Amino acid sequence: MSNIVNIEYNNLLELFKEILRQNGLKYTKQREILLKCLYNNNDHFTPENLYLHIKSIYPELNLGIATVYRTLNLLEDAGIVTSLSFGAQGKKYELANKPHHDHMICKICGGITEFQNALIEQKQLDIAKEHDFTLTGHLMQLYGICVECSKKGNK
Amino acid sequence: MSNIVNIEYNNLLELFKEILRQNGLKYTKQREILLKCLYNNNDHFTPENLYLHIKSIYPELNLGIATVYRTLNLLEDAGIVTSLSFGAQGKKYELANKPHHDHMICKICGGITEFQNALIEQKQLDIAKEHDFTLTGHLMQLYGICVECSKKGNK
DNA sequence: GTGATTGCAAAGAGTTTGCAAATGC
DNA sequence: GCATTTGCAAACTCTTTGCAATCAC
Repeated sequence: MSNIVNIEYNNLLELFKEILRQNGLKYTKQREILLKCLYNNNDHFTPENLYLHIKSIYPELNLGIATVYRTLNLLEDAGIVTSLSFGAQGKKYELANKPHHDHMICKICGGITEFQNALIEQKQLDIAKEHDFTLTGHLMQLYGICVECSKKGNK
Repeated sequence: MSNIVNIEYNNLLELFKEILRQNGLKYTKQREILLKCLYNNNDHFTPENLYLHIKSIYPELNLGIATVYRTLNLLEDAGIVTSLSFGAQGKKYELANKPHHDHMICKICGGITEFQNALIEQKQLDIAKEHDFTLTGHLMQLYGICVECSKKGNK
């Protein structure tokens, strides 16, 4: 457990508290724990995943699923988390301040693999420049079938 | 109205019929009209959009929304249409056989510029291979400010 | 103390499914 | 003729909302 990690978490927490303060909102146990769980589990959560995870670790909190949805929407508006869409199967959330990466999404199990590629990033800049387009962000997702699902057989 | 367009449509229709035949499925009025509407409207449809659109043009068909969902799933499995996800807000569908392209989306005017880049496409294949991921599709969108909006001033 | 937040349950939105009647092959 | 498909309505999944009690400031 490094100090660096804790310093990063404290920065994130301060940012969150500051945003709450500026909007006349309150810092509650539920919001605190939700952010902490997102931070400690470097993963992509569905709202239900997160709800069950927190219920199992903090049963005394008596958390409601509606609070998870409300807090995730709040965090997304604040730019602290980002979401990935899965049609009617909902969304998955992750912290927004992670180093930049893109996603490979398995159509069968819904699993997400992260990747990073400097060449593609560079090429995006080139393309934007060619079109005199001022680039501010991008979204790239690859869809297919992950190793595990491929092994399980071709149905 | 060029013949080329009609030939392309007929090819698509034959492909669809062939897939139906090979799977012991039937070629119905509903399936025919749904494919035709997707083809004639070079656009991204939600299932409901498509349902309302067809109801207004072919009221005598007495189409049910369930048939739209069932047919879109069928067409997606067959690789004839592809979908984009919008969380619990559902999906949008478009024909899969359009020439491949990605999108640059202006945050100010909402304008879309299409582009294509073989190097990025190749790199995506490489990345998938590195992870033993069976690639079936991808989504890439660049966000920023287009030339026109840049010229109009920096707000 | 006052207004924001919570858990709960009910309501909404989007999609799928069971079923009897209709249809394609 | 028989299996597939259809429209309808009900069921299902994911998310949001109304409300009274609770809590942060």
